[in-house]
Amino acid sequence: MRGLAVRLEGRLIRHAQVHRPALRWALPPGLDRRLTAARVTGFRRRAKYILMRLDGNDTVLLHLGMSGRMAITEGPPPAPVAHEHIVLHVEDGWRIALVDPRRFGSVHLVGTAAEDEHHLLRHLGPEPLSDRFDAAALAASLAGRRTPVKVALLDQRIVAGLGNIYVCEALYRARIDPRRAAASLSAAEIARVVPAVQTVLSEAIAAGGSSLRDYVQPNGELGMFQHAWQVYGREGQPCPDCPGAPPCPGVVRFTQAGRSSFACPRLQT
DNA sequence: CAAGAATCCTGTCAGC
DNA sequence: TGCTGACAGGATTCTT
Repeated sequence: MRGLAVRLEGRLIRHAQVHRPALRWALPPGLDRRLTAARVTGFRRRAKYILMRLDGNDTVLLHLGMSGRMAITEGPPPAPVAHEHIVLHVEDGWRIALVDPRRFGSVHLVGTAAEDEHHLLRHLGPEPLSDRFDAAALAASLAGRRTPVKVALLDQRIVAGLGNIYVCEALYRARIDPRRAAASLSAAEIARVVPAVQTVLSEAIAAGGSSLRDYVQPNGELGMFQHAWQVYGREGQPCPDCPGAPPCPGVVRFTQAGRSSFACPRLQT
């Protein structure tokens, strides 16, 4: 969102092209006409949704899904890019394309005054970096739930914006086994989860932010946060926090709700 | 109601 | 080199 805001806030979209009728869901009819000649008045984020406000009281609700990205270039890209579904030509010559090979992303239009009433946003839980996400709120949301705590933290109604990587990393930092039933966590354990989530997200945002500085590079560099993973994607490797002797038994991987989980079998109990 | 499975789609990588 | 299957940062909808 910040990368888009730098190039779009206050600018006029000279021309917009929509190359596909649908991503995950049908795109709004006439989206290209609505975006063409629109001025972007501001940005906001809610959970994993980017909200781009246009003059005329419409807000574009954008989700990048699993494979979506915004390709930002000064003028046309040096070589054709596959899976460019929406292209915005900004008045100052910059070009912003929604690229999403798997097409799990989505775009909706919603009245600016009713953003949070949209069906995709209405049931979202608290923002994890806000003070509405605290141990008391999380305890209330986990109470009575027999689902694994990993699955509960992925539920956007409990806390909004955590994905698979960050849940794995947060539960490692909180020293909690992802397979534990949500309701089985003690108050002390829940009190560890909250700062673990916030630390992981803050570090990831800071590391991802470093990629925003070179987003103009034609090769589309990734963020840096993948180098900070302590358990995710590290099956069989020693975790970083186990004491040296005896050595860490190694990060284990297992499936929960169809997603890969990673954990240290010694530290996470 | 809750929980798990299936689903949408393409790209990448490991193994043969 | 080419084929196959597993798997991938998500979230809804269907089934059990």
